[in-house]
Amino acid sequence: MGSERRNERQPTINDVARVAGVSKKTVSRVINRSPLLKDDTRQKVESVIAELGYVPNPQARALALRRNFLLGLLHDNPNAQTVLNFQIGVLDAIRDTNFALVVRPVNRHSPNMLDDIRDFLEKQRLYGVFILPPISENEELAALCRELDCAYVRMGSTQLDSPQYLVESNDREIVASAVDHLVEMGHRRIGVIEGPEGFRSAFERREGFLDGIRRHGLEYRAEWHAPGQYTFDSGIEAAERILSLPDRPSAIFVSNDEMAAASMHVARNKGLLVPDDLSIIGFDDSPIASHIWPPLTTVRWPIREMASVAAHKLIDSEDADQLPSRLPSQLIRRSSVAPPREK
Amino acid sequence: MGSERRNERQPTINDVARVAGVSKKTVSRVINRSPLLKDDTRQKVESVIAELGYVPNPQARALALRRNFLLGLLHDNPNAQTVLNFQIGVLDAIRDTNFALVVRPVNRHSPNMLDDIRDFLEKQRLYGVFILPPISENEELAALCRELDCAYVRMGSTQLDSPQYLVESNDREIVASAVDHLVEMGHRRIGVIEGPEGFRSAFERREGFLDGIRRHGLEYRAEWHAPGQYTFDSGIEAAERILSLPDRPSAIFVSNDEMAAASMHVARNKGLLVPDDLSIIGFDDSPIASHIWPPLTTVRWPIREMASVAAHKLIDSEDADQLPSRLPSQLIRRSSVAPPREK
DNA sequence: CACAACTAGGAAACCGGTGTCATAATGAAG
DNA sequence: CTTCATTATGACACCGGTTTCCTAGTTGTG
Repeated sequence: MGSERRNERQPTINDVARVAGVSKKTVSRVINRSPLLKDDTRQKVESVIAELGYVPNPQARALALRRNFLLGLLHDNPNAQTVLNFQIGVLDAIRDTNFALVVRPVNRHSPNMLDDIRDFLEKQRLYGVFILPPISENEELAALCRELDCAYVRMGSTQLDSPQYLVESNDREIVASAVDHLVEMGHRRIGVIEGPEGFRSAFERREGFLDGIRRHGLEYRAEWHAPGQYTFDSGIEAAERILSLPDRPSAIFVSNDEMAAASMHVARNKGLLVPDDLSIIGFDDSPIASHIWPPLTTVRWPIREMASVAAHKLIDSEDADQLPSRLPSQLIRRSSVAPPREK
Repeated sequence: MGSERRNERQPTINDVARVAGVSKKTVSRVINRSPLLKDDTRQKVESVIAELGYVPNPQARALALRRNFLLGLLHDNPNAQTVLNFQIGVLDAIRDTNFALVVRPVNRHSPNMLDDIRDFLEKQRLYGVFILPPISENEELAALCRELDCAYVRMGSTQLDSPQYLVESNDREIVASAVDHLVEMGHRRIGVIEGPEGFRSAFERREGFLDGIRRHGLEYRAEWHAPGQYTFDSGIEAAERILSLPDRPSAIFVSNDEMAAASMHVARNKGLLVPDDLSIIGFDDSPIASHIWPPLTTVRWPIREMASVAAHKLIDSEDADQLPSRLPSQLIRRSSVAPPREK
């Protein structure tokens, strides 16, 4: 509740039509930029619109056009910064349109998730939805969108769908080039902390790591691989395992920043200096990456750009296939990588 | 785009009415739980609704009722986790309603912010908006909402508005009790890193700190106060200043977690052990608080509960004044506080 | 000048619900 | 069996736009 409801109601299209001395259809044509209007008619109507402060009622338009101007964001994302950046990216794309962004956090562990989403989509009749990882990997969800005739774009996971329904990044290549970076710095003994089984992103990152290892002919050592769950605690455990090895690696690639921060902590506890004794590369460029010491070298998804592209795919669906579907990530070089210390 | 548009259109209220052999008004009564219906009529209509899978069109309802079912979230918040938790809290409150949450990140440093918001509110005709700090302190914005006849609730800053338009926490008391906690642990020499001038939250936290100092008769030392900007870097600077003092405090209260993390880093660089040589209490319980070592004792806003209450204030505005406007924060005790080491 | 061909603009129906008010059905009282 | 009050239901206008289709006006052509 902001205030008492105003007495003077908002002007409607009829008011504009009456004042301008035209029919409401003509006003509608002005609003929708119909090319069939004479210039002086258009200008007359436009000046009346400005004078009355008329704003078209989106509900009425939505009703008449049989579609509304709402884009939905479905996510169950552990990384708040990513979600928020995504929202900002979408907003950049829709700022001067009539679209608005509706958010719907969901819980992928709930058995009702699909029913919840079905209910949401049926009620809101969204123009389209964005689906963020990890639920973007859920095929039932994509099928639900198709069934309910709701446009969708899935984010982040490779080759999940045809390009018009997908915006992804190049996880695999960028991780391989992160390995390149370590090799250029002189590292030959490189370990990895992986993401959880069953996550496409974890799979891509591991494959990228292996690509990097292979193309430099580096030694593959099973004990330098540790599984993680993308959580700080699991990172502690994984790093403990790798760094306790008598013959530990001089650098590790860690599949997300939280686990990288955990690794840094473990290293310090073991008296290892980062980056001198251990170089670390993370993934995500989450805020923690720049709030630990030394600041973490990491991979940044172009999440805002991806969001904007995804928004255009939903809105301008005719040229959806001409928009890029894959946007390159970037290696952010900070201070957690250095040449290995002579042994 | 998700799929080809389906040929069979969604059933409308007319379809339901025809199949059930009643008027559409009767169907409308069923949907709106009118008490004037005979039970068998209601059941007949309900079974037809279920059979056809009918879902009322929210745009049509919005048009007829002259209000839509969209709540807006206006924010320019540096803390992604807070914003996301707020979204989740709102969702908890609106899950079984027809409401949806529309987000609108804004930029408080942009000269166009108010115009942007005006445009947004006029276009979307929201049922109401949530305004998060720090822009909740902007009086022009509140005035704009009133002018546009848009319900609003301002979050977080004390006594900004009358209770029906406000949900806040007890920053001042909780900070004072954080000082209590330090005193109970044996600290008598306590410093503070403050938030930026002009932020109501920074003011409240400082006052709470001073309350705590005063009620225990502790020494007030100007050099143990350092200003910060709520950023990691400003925290580094402030902590450097305080911890370089020959006669430094044994504990500090830091007005947010980012600066607390920075302080921890500075302490370590100076060879100070946390918590043995220096106890630290932060504020926000942002993710970083549990991702640094030692985990940070900090203050947690009940942000999800606040969001739910705020949502109810917007939706059930008749009982808005019976809802609480102030929800208590909580001191989360982790490992960054210990008794001071004997000197 | 007569007759297309094309253009600009309007009338009325429609999108899918809800509000108002009239009326039919029901039940109680006389 | 009326009569009246009460309840349950329906007819119709309306919310504020868009679409369809039609008409009047304008221009070009032989």
